[in-house]
Amino acid sequence: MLSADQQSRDHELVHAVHSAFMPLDDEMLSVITGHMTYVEVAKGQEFISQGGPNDRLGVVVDGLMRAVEFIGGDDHTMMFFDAPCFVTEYVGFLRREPARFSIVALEDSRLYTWSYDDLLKMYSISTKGERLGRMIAEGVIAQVIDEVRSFRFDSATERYEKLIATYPQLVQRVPQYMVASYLGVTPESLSRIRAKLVRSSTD
Amino acid sequence: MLSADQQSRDHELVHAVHSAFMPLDDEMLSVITGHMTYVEVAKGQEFISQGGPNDRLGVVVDGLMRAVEFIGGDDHTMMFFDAPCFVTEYVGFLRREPARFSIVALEDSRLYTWSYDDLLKMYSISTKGERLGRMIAEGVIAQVIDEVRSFRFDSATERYEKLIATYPQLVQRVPQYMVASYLGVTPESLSRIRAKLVRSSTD
DNA sequence: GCCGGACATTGATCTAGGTCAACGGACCGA
DNA sequence: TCGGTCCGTTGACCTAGATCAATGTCCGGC
Repeated sequence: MLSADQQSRDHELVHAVHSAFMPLDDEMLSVITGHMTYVEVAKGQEFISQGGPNDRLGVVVDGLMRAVEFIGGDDHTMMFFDAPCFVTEYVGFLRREPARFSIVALEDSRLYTWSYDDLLKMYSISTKGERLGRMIAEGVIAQVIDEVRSFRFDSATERYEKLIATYPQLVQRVPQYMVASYLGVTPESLSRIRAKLVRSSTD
Repeated sequence: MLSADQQSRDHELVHAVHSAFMPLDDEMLSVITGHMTYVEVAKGQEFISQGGPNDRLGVVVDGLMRAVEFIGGDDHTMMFFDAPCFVTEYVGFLRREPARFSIVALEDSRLYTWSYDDLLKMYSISTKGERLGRMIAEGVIAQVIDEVRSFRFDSATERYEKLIATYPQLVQRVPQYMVASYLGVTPESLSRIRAKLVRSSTD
C-alpha cells in the first residue's frame, strides 16, 4: 500500500527516467522502486565527494547539480546535471574506485538513488534489468562522444552558442565562471566571447 | 563438428574479446560464435563507409584500422583500431543511423562481426548476453571519457607523448599526417612537436 | 550607509598552434 | 634516367585564447 506521497514520487521517477532514456513497464518499475532511496541535496551540499566513496548512481528529478574536479589547485566544471537526468561519476562507479570528481547541488535538488549492489541485483533479476543498464551506458556514450567532437572541432564561441541553444536557461542559473570552466576557457575569454556576440547581433 | 581452422578462429576470438573486455564461458561463446561472421579487409578497403549502412559491429583479431570522417573537404582520423579490439561506429550503430565515419584498413585485417539484429538476439537469449552488451558499452565509455579529458586538459605535445606511451609501435606503422589528425593538430605542428622533443631529449 | 568579498569586464601582452609557402627526400611509373 | 606525386620539414606570419593586472559592480553583513 503506497502513500499518496510515495505514489507521486514514483510518478516523478517514471516521468524523469522515461523522458531521459526509456519507457518502463510495471514489472521493471517495481524492481527499480524496490531498491531506490530518495535523497534531497541542499544547495551547496555534495552528493558525491571527489576521492570519496562512489557507490551511488541517481536520477535528478528536480534541481541542478554540477560535477567539479579539483586538479592542481583549480577546479574544473566537468558537467551540469539539469533535471530530469541521470547523475553519476560513471567510470569510477563502474570500476568500484573513488569518485574522480565531486557532484554538488547548485540549487536544492531531489534525487532517487541506487547503490552499486542494488544495480547488480536489478541486472541479475531479469533481461530487462540488464537492458536498462545497457541503455544507461549507451546514453552516456552518445553524450560523451558529442563532447569529444565539440572539443575537437568547435571554437569556444561555437561551444558557447551550442550550450545556449541546448540549455537556454542554464546560463541564467549558473555563475559565468562555471560556464567558462565547463566550456574549457577562462572567465575572461568567455566574457570577451559574450561581448563579441552582443556586438555582432546588434549591428 | 568444428574444423581445425574454425577452432583456431574461435580461439583467436576468445582471446581477443577476453583480453579486451570480459571472460566468456562456454555457453556465451557458443551463442556468440553461432551468430558471428568472419571477414577479411584488405589494406585500403573499407569495413564501414561514411553515410552508408552501419549494421555491423566487429572484433579485430589481426591488423590495424582507422576511423576517418570527412568534414567539409578534409578528413579527420577519429580513432585507431589496433588488434585485438572492438571496431564500430557505435553511436550510429545503436541508433540505426548511417555511419558517421568510415572505417578503413591500414593493414590487412581480420575481423569477426555481428549484425545489429544478431546482437539483439544475443541480448534476448540470456542475462549474460545483455551483460556483454553492457560491458561493451561501459568499456567504450571509459575510453571516450579519457579522450575528452585529454582534449580538455592536455597540450598537443602531451597527447602525442601519451599516444607513444600507450601504443609505442603505432607511430611506426601509420603515416605521420594521420597521427597528427588523430591528435587534432596539423601535420606541420606535429612535425615541430617531434623536432622539439628530439631536441630536448638530446641535450 | 559603509565595507568587503565575489564576479564580471576590459586592456596589454604572451604563447600554442594554424596557415601559407618553399624546399627536400622517397618512391614511383614511363 | 627523368619527372611527378606524396610526405615530411622548416620558416614567416597570423589568430584564438591564456595570463596578468586594473577597474567596475553587485550584494550581504555590520
